[in-house]
Amino acid sequence: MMTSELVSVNCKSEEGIINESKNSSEEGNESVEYVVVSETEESERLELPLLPEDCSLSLNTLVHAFPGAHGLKYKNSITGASRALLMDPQGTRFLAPPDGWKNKTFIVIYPHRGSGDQNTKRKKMMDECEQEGDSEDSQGGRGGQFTAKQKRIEDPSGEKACIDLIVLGLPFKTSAETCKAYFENFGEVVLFDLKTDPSGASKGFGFVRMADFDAQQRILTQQTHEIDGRRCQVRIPLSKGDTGSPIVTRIFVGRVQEKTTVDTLRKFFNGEATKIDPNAFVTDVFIPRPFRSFAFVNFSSPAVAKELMRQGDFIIDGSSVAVSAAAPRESDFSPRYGQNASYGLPSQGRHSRRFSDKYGYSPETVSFKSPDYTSYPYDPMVSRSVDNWRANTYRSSDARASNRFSPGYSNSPRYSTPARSGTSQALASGLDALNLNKMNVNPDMMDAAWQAFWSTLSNNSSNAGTGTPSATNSNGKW
DNA sequence: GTTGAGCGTT
Repeated sequence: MMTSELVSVNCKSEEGIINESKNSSEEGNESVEYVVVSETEESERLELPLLPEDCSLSLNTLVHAFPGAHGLKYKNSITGASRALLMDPQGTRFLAPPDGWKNKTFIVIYPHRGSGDQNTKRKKMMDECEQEGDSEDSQGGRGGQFTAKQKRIEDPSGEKACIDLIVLGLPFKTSAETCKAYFENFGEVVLFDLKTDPSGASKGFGFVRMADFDAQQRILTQQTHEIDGRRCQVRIPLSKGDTGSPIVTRIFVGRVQEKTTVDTLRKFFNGEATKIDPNAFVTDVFIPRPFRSFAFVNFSSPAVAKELMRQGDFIIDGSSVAVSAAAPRESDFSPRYGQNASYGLPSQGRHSRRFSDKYGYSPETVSFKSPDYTSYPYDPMVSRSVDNWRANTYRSSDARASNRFSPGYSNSPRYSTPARSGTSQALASGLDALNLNKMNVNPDMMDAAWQAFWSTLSNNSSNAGTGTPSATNSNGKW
């Protein structure tokens, strides 16, 4: 409250900002103010609008104008050095410099490169592509092309390894090279694989793989990308195969009080997230209704989610909540995980033991392969409300729901289900019988259903004989 | 040559 007043005072005191109301004298209230931003000292200067509410600059606005932009700097006329701009704790807005936005040209900061010229870099990359000639069609033998680079992304922990991201909605005429050039704005591109039909025509989607994990995350958290004039989406693939990500950005919060609001949770976990990683923030909070004493919180960073799960317990609204892994979805019922699968039951109610306590190993050793856990592309400036986010998830809930209830990846011979007494199969078919997987429901309601289901099991200690993986793992102790 | 939700001949 204090803060916004302060900011708004600062804002009003700005005088040198380019202000549209200068021409039309008295519409002052609704006027949009601009800052001058440029990619380099020499390149074209662009005026970007500030947010009317606090005269900060939205990262989204910047990124829209300069894809891949990471920060902003300006010359300090006294020291001659460049100064970086401060961002808000959520990392979504640039705050005004101490002496205001006026009379400055802000230079875009790109990650992992100096003040190198983007256009030069891009041109160089394009040239390389053309020179490659025979590999221009990325379908063709790209055997050893990027071996060195690919080595670099190998990460034994699996936590920060880059994965192929699917790029949807590409213009049909756009080439793989153009796509690749676009993603070069975010960092080093390991591969771009444009999917084509047998005639060679683009199918309008492709896969991009970055060398740098942070670049990947930046791409994912940017909801919309514009490539060749068309709006495209980049997501974690839902496809089969072992390109899946162990990235988990979601936590389960048990023992939530009924009075605790989404806003409270968001604020609290934003605070916790910032302690762990100053750039991290809450992307989504979901409290299933009717009230069931638990919630889900999504973070921009898997490391934060992981650390919070490790910490386990927090005090919110005066009582203790239990943070643990969100319940398993789809692939955790996959037979390929066998006996070592982690059927992480969320802490809840009187079963609120820490994950590691319950299972005798720490979450660090647990690797979910579950695209649904990852943060969906979202717009921090727009997708504030649960409704908006929910609308996003509805869009593809059919596919997600059906994936969730397909324990065996039945489409893929690789994952053909062994003939063991798969409770997962039973679960799936049971739910299938209820037609739950045909319902067009919010995946998080499905989560809630799963949570309820598993906690039913957990409340009934005599379930051990059913051959459930959970019983196997916990020796019947819940 | 058209189209516009989806998920990959590695």
